[in-house]
Amino acid sequence: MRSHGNEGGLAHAVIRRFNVLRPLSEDAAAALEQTILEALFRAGPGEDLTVEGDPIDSVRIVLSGWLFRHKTLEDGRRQIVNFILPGETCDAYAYLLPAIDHSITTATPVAYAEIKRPRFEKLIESERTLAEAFLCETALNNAIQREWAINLGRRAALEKVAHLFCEIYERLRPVGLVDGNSCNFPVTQMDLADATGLSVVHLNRTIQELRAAGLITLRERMLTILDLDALKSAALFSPGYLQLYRRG
Amino acid sequence: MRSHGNEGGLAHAVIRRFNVLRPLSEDAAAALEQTILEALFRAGPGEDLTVEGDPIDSVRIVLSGWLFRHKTLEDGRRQIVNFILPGETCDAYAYLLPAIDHSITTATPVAYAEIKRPRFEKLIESERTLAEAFLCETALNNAIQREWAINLGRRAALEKVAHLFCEIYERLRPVGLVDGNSCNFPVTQMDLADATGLSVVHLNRTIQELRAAGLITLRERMLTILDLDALKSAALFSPGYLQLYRRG
DNA sequence: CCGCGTTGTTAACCTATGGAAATGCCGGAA
DNA sequence: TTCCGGCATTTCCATAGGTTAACAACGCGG
Repeated sequence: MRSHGNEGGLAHAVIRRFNVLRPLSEDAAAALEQTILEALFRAGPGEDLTVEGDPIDSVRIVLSGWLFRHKTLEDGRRQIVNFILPGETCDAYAYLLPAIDHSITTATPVAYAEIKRPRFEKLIESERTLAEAFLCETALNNAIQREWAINLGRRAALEKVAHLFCEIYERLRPVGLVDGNSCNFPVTQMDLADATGLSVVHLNRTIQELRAAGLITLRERMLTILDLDALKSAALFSPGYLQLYRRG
Repeated sequence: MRSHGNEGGLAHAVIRRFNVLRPLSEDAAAALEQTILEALFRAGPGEDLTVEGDPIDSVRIVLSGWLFRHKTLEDGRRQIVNFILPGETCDAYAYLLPAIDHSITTATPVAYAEIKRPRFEKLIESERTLAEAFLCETALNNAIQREWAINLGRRAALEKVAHLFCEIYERLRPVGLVDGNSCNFPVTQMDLADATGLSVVHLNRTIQELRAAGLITLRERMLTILDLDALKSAALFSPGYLQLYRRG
């Protein structure tokens, strides 16, 4: 994998992730990297990149930082429906629909590429494996969203939180953002509550419980998993849906 | 819209649905219909069309009948993560991932087209608007799945059930399966409970409540919405995410 | 005709989770 | 240094929804 120094480092997560999902040809990787570097943007924490109802005319790829997708009911109840982690793509092909159904907000400072639709379409037309990679990304997103449905609908509070921790950990791992048994976890308990469908108070109780059980440590925006097997088992976590391992 | 008699009737829902989502050229519609008619299958109620973990090598399009997507935890808790209604597509592009993350089971007798991957790829390569239509379908699926997340995570029981009724009703409407203020609703209360994340008992209580409020009638697998506005308002339902109305 | 399995309904009881509010902690602005 | 706002934590109480169990209605096979 060639390096372009600092800039090359930026596209690192994306390339690495795609290579797990759908191996890229040398040319495809180069074209992708080139396109990304031409379209760099940054945002601070707490910025809305898209708002429910917006029309979409570009594809965003996250190079570093965390974002979340969320929806809000008229009376203010909010659900975080997914996180977007480094290397992941917001909305490939979302420009085909008239308007987006949810908002996307940064949780941390974020670096991202914003590729305008014509540029994006040119890119995937010239490199078929890239088109397939983005399709994989979309299909995978769908699968993750379904797992969230069972998480929200059928798991108990402790299982929900444990499951979220497992999932994030396993999604960060392939892009090299797990260090030993720790990873960044830059979300407030309020966000965590909205992601698991719990109240803040009960979320806090649940985290205490996970701590008391010796499963995790969570402080200063850093998650440490003390016993991954036990955590997975407490979460009824099975990683198949993440499709992290290549066929064959 | 041309008719091919009975067989043309079979593809009717699909064409009609795509025309709302992403208008098809005359040629595209004809090619799609032709492909569908070459690959007809039928299944009885309660059959598993795909099972979690299966590799996928074809695309299925539902011509008539209901199916549902579901996932099950090790201990048997089940979540229905979505329904698949006439005119909708299972798994466009799912063949790009090594294995499917959920099961698909028929709720009623079903007629469907099962298009093998090479045939499907040939089809979408020859007709760009078809490729886009299937992409729309996938993106829309994603949006619906997100709405289910907020439904499961943040709505109260009555709101959940009301919301599900509204959604199904609005999804059936564009394919002509709504008759006045009624539609088929061929699912047991157990299924409904698994779709809303409730227990059967509480789901039953909730339905009684909706009946008592004069909002719906539900018997003999038939749903009648007595006051659509009131139901939508009770559900905090806003239909934007369904993208039922064309741009411009 | 009977018996059985599936589905819907109701009741009684219980617990996981929600809601409101107070407290503490910490870091940043002035 | 002090004040303030965001976040985490805890306590106390309320309740929506889960669990178990029993029963009725219905369809179906024998």
